Amino acid sequence: MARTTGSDGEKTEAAVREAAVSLIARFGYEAMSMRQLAAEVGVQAAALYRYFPTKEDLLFTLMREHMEGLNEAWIAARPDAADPATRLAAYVENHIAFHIERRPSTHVSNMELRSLSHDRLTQILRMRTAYEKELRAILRDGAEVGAFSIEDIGLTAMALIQMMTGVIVWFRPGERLSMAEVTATYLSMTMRLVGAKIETYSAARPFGRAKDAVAF
Amino acid sequence: MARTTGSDGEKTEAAVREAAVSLIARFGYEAMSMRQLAAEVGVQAAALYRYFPTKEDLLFTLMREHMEGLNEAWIAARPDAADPATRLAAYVENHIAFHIERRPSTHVSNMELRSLSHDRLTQILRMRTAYEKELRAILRDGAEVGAFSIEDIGLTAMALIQMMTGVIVWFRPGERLSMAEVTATYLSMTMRLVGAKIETYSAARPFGRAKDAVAF
DNA sequence: GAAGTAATAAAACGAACGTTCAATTAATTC
DNA sequence: GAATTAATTGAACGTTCGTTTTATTACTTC
Repeated sequence: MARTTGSDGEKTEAAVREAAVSLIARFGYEAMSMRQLAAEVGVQAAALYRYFPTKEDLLFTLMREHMEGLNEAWIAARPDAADPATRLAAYVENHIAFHIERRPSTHVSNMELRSLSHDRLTQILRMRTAYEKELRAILRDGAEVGAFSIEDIGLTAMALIQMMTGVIVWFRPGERLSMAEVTATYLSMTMRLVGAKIETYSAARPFGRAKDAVAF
Repeated sequence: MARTTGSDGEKTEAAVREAAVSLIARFGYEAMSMRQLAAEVGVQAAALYRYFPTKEDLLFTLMREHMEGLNEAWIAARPDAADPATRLAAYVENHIAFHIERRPSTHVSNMELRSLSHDRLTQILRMRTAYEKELRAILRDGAEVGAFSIEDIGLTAMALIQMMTGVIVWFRPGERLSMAEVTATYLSMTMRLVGAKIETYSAARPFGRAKDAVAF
């Protein structure tokens, strides 16, 4: 046997990426074998090496594209001229939406960092730092103009990101809460956490508030 | 060769546990080989099987003991008759202290769940749920008596736990912030997050407040 | 000091791993 | 329709994996 009828390099590569994200998210990078991945795609293991020279190259590609997507999504959503509270609300909304939409990919990028070589780990961490820096800038601006009340910028930024990213651990679409409700509640918690003074960000929010919501 | 001079089963087993926690936290369960673990202990791989029948048994033992320790630490620290804010403060302090003290062990318990069999995963998740239930009870009590202002008990509990556990990702003893400062800031963020009305919990706090702290 | 037990080493097992190579067929180009 | 390129298979390579077996030595008991 050899080339199969209807085979297409682009489609196969896309199928490999998709299957790899799913398998690594479920079983872990080390636990996923190239043969298992190939079987999921419907191909022999050797065929994978036409698209990715090594297993680690595959992992790195998935992670890099995830981080690029996150940064690009934020740049597209970022309201540059707005007040700190509005910018913070946009950051929270973008972060939660992106992570819920790409849960498997987020799992891969958060859990498999230790399987990267030193150089590639550095590259991914640089992209992550750039993204977090955007949040710190918002918090700093807000603290300076008195819109927020924050003890420690860096610590608050980390706490917020951990809190928001944690959504993917328990959130399942179609369960008790909708994504809009979850986002509204996280927005409310975020604003209280940073000691936001007034609800100046409300106008920018595309989501309705949960039924039992209270003012923060 | 065979039994070595000075060999002691109890000491070897303890050394195996300690080395396993360290190696799994650093490289991951799948990436750690039994030979690598044995070398770290200074023993041949076959010797490990005197203490743990399989690799997965070893992982499960580490996780179970970690979760038992977490629940026991909370039971010992829990102030039963206090008001919700004081109880919440105790929960936060215990959680952060425990996780900073046992960072490698926490990494293992949080990251390697997918390597457990279904039954054992269920056992560990049951213990985790019991621990989280304690937090939800505090939040519910506080909301009922009006000490807290919370939109969604379950969601707030998850957000708080994710936020607090995230400490182990970036905190390093001896760096910019001391553990007492970090704990004080997290306490402050927690109280604002749950909309605590007054600082009734202050008396129970063993830590000084950070220099640039502001009232929540 | 002999007998019994505890703790290990050394070697081997089959299976699975990531990866490579040569052969083969499908699609495209001229 | 011949030549070329794209896509894949099937088989194999050497290595490493978790685990088992057997033998050997250290310690304990009497």
